Amino acid sequence: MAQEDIFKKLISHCKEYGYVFQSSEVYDGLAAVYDYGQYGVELKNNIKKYWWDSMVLLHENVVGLDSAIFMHPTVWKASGHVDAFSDPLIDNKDSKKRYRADVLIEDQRAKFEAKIDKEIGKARKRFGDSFDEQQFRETNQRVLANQVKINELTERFTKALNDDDLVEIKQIIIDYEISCPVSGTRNWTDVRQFNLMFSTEIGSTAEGASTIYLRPETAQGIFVNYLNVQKTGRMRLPFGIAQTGKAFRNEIVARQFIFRMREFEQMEMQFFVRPGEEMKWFEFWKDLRMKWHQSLNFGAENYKFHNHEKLAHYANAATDIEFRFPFGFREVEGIHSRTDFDLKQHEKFSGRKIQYFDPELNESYTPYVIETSIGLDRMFLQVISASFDEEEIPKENGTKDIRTVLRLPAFLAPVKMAVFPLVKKDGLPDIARSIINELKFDFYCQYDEKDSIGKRYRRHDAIGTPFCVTVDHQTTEDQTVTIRERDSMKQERVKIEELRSIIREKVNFKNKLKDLDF
RNA sequence: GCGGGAGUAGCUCAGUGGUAGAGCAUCAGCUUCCCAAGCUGAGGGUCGCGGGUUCGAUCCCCGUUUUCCGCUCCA
Repeated sequence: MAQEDIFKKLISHCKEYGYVFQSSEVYDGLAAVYDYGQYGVELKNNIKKYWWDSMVLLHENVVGLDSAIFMHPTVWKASGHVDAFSDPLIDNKDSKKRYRADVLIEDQRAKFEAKIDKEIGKARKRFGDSFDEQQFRETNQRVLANQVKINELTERFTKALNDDDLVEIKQIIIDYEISCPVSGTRNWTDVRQFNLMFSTEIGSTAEGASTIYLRPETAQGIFVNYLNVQKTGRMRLPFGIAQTGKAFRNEIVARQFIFRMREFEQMEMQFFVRPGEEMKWFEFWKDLRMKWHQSLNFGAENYKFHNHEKLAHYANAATDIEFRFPFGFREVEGIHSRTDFDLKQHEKFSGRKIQYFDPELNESYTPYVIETSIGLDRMFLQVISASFDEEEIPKENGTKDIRTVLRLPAFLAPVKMAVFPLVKKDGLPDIARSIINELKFDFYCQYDEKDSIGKRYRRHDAIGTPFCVTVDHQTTEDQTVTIRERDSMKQERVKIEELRSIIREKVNFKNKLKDLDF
């Protein structure tokens, strides 16, 4: 089956079985926003817990944090998001290329300057040593004409930028006959401002209000709390701060189901290290994070590192862990060496000293930072797309049967155990209910007595329940039940009193990570 | 944002210029069954939304929105 078809089936399956719904669907939906349904929220929470426990519980030098989504506006000036996230963009309709409108205009200005330089170059050749560039610039007609154009252009452009006048910016592009470098045409769309940050107002009255942003990343909440955590937690380098939380980006093109959403959840850890040791720790986390992904047993061949050739301004090393989604290898997690850029910026903008006193070296310095940043929603998509399977089962009459099954790792599955009475009489439902009442404090259990037993198994296959327990007539005699494993469909007869320990053992993630020397 | 495909019941889809159908799913009852699709019955859709053409539009036209793919973009 084509990958595209698999993806479509997966999306349908997510909706049909209560994993993911489109946001505000009754109102036709809201683009690139999704809601997690009754099973989706369980899976998502389980993934989050798996990450949290792997980072915080298993590393004594990593602690948690939950910073607010609202932050002081200066945070985003310091981080560079305010400047870097708001470019006026324009498209050429013929070449379909997108440009920053300000860059197009700057290029045009550079062309005028190049013309002047050409004139000056020619004149210098002509006049030799006696050439006076200053005088030439002031008197030559062609140079002056171009200089006027430059001045006019600069003036208009500056004014338009200051006024946020996008219509004027487009008019400048039209007036100066700026054409697309690729198609050569001047068939432009309107200029649009794309600020990737959502903004809103804080304060009860309009006058006293000030613009604040919904955070476009969670990392800054950690950086501005670095000193608080380091001092109150008596943390010594190297140490990390982990946090999960929502982030918001007004993406121009947000697509591919929950892969790129406007509201999404990140799971991040910022690891503070001594300057000069960052590469060692970069390698350490790179390795460990890959192990974590592979602990899910989705196949090592479905993961790869993608090293960044072009680094962001704050980074001196960066790699992505990519997973093979139905639409190809895509980033799930980024491991970045962010240097001391962020802490230094906050030091600069806040005027506060944000450093670490190293008792071993007996000196203060700004720590370097290794970041591991993973998209929870992408992780969700990874888990569910790797688990989705349509298995062919040969039937006794020779035909084939399709079994739709989510092969979720047991410790991530929403429902851990379903309990069925084989028939709904002879007291079997009561026994099934009592088993659930006993175990519902330990894990999510569900009861089902509707339809044939086979149908009930299949229903739970479709939502990924790893274990189905069936109460039959033998149960009334010897207190045993059958436990049926989702993937193998094999059944085993066990004592009711053993159920808790059997399932507990199988839904514990400890065994996954112990083998990995995590 | 550009180009292309799609939008009819919870899901997958059929259908016609005269106000809608199937399979699965759901619910109730029968059946009492260890791997879906046995029997009987029921509920559920202003055919994505708005406008136009028409006596009449789910169907034709225009717009819009959502979604998938490609390009583009992506701290």
